[in-house]
Amino acid sequence: MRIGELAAATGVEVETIRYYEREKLLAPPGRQSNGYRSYGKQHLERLAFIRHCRALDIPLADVRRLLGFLEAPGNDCGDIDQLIEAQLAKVRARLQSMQALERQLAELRRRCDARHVTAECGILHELVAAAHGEACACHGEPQKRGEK
Amino acid sequence: MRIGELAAATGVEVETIRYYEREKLLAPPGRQSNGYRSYGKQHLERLAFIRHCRALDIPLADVRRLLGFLEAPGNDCGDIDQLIEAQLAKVRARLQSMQALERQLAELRRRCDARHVTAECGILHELVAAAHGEACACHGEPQKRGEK
DNA sequence: TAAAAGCTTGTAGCTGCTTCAGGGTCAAGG
DNA sequence: CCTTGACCCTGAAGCAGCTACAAGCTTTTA
Repeated sequence: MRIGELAAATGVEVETIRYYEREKLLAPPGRQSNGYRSYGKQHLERLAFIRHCRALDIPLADVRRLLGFLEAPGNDCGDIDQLIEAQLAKVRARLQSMQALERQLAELRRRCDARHVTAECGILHELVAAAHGEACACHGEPQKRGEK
Repeated sequence: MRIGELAAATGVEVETIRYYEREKLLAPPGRQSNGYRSYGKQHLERLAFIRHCRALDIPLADVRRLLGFLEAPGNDCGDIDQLIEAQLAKVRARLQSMQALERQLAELRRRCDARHVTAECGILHELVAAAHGEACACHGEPQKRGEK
């Protein structure tokens, strides 16, 4: 299987596959006599696994760890459990702040009722006022995203 | 006001302030005789405005546009309206996929009931199975994030 | 007086890709 | 036989939005 075929089979772009190889997430494939990469079934499965993890928004570093667990059975399962738990917590935290964000934006939009000049735009006024420190859900919370 | 004071006043890191200046989001401040940056009230307000927009996850390019609107009153308010509308749509889309993600992870976690070796880890099994194409909410949807 | 804190500039690093430049390989059509 | 086009190769740079150096100033504090 050449790289383009693997790409078509998994829906992953060719460049991304090469990137994963560089990052040592995907084992280096065999090579044909002309230098083209040659993949087997195990590559396809591994790539699908990686993409599934990525769909769960698991960072590549953690995917690497999971792949390590796959490689070495007999390890403590608690580590995996913890990894997923942490990921869930991260997602939930982001979900929360995104919901707050949605409310904010919806409220902001409500302010604009077809006035015509920006000088009178409720949205802009609101943004300025909020920046001035009036009651506002965004300000005050220490960090919203990239919450470490 | 020196840069450190502005940073303390707004909760924005010093490096970030200098970055905004480089990116022309913040007007170049005056300088003291020793070369230190010297900020006034208008800088503080502008910075607060930027941070407020960022808290709403509005990209810097759009913040730049909003700042332009602030500068030039008399423009059509519809543009602002549209910008916020688009932002709201973006946030809602991400919210949706994040909710799906949360369900997935919660389900995944449920699989792990204190077994001890990774070889028998329900989570890992599940991830592998899902990657194989069994029924799975993550796969099948074209794109989850960076949905263009 | 000396260390610590704060400022300056410029540059590189982070994540997870994506894109580009500059080539080689191969099958089909004229 | 030659060209066109699709595919492949490597290596490097670019994206957002910061963050973190390095190397050298000034100012404040002990």
